[in-house]
Amino acid sequence: MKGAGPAMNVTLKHLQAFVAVAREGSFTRAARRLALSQPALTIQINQFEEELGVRLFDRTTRRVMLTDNGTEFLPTAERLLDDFESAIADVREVAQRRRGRVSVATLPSIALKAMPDILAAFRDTYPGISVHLHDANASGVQRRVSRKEVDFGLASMWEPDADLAFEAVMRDPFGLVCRADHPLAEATGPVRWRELAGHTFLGLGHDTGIRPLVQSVDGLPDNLRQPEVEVSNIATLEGMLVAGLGISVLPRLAMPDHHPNDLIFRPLVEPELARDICLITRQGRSLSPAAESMRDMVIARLGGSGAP
DNA sequence: GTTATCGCTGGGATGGCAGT
DNA sequence: ACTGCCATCCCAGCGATAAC
Repeated sequence: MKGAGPAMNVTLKHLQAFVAVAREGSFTRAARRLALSQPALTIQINQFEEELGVRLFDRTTRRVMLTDNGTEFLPTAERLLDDFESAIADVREVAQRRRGRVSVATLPSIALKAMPDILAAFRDTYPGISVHLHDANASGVQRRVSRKEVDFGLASMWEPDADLAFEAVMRDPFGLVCRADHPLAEATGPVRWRELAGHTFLGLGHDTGIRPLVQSVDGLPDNLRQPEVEVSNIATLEGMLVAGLGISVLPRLAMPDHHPNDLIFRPLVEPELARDICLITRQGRSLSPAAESMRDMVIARLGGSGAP
C-alpha cells in the first residue's frame, strides 16, 4: 500500500507532534516534551505534512514558525486532542465506578422493603452513579430485562427464558395473612395449609407470579384452588384484608407492613413454600461496571437474609 | 524508534576604519 | 585618544539526514 496515493494514515502521534511543535516553537524542545528524539519528531512532522499535502511549519536552522495553513489547523488539532483525551478520561471514570448509570427493575415489594437500604448504601459508596428503579410485576421485570430497558431485574421467575440468566439471591417464604381479629390469628407461629380450608380466601390473579406458586402446593384446599374473590394487585388485596373480607397467602416481602396492628403473618408449613427472588440478567451479556457494582451490593445485602 | 553526524545560521567577539 | 560603525570570524544550537 505504499507509494502514490494515500500510503499512510494520519495517527494520533502526528497530531500530538504537530501540537507540541506549535506550542514549543522548537523541534528539540517539543521532542523532549514528548520523550522522543528530535529526528523522530522531524520524521513525524514530515510524514504529517506529506499526508496532508500542506506545509505546516516554515523552519530555518534558527527558527520554527507556523505557516498560514498550520495556524489555521492548530485550533482544530488541539480540539481533536482534547476530545480524545477527555473521551479516554470518561471511559476510565466509568470503569472506576466514579460515574455511570444503572437501572434496575424489581417487584414492588422488593422496591419497597429492600431497595431503600440498598440504594442508601450504594449512594454512599458510589456517589457519582445514578440509579433508576422501575417497579413491575414478575412478567414485567422479565420483559424489561429482555428488552434491555434495564441492566438487570430482581424478581421471582415468571417463566423460563433461554435468553435470560436467573440467579437466586434470596428465598421469600409464603405465609398466611389475615386481620388480627380473625380466628386464624389466635395462634401464633407456623400454620398448616389445610387449616386454611373453609375460610373466605382472597386470591391474586393469574398475571402475578404468586398465583401459580400457590396453585402448585400439594393438597391445596379447594377454597384456595378456586378463590371466591380474585384481585390483580396487592394494594387492592391489602384493602380487602384490612376490611376483614377474608384471608390470603403472600410471600413475606409482599406482606403489607404499614398496618402493623391490623394484619398478621404466619408462615405456612406442610409443605413450606417460598419463592426464589432471582437476579435476572441477559444471558451471556456482561454488565456495565456501574451495574456490576449494584449487582454486588444487592447480593451482599439480600444474600443470606432469607436463605434457609 | 535510536545515535552519529551533517550543513546552516544567529549572534557574540573581534578588529579595522573613519570621524571627532 | 576616543567613539561609533561595520565587516568578519567563530561556534553553539538548530533541523535534516544517514545508518543502524
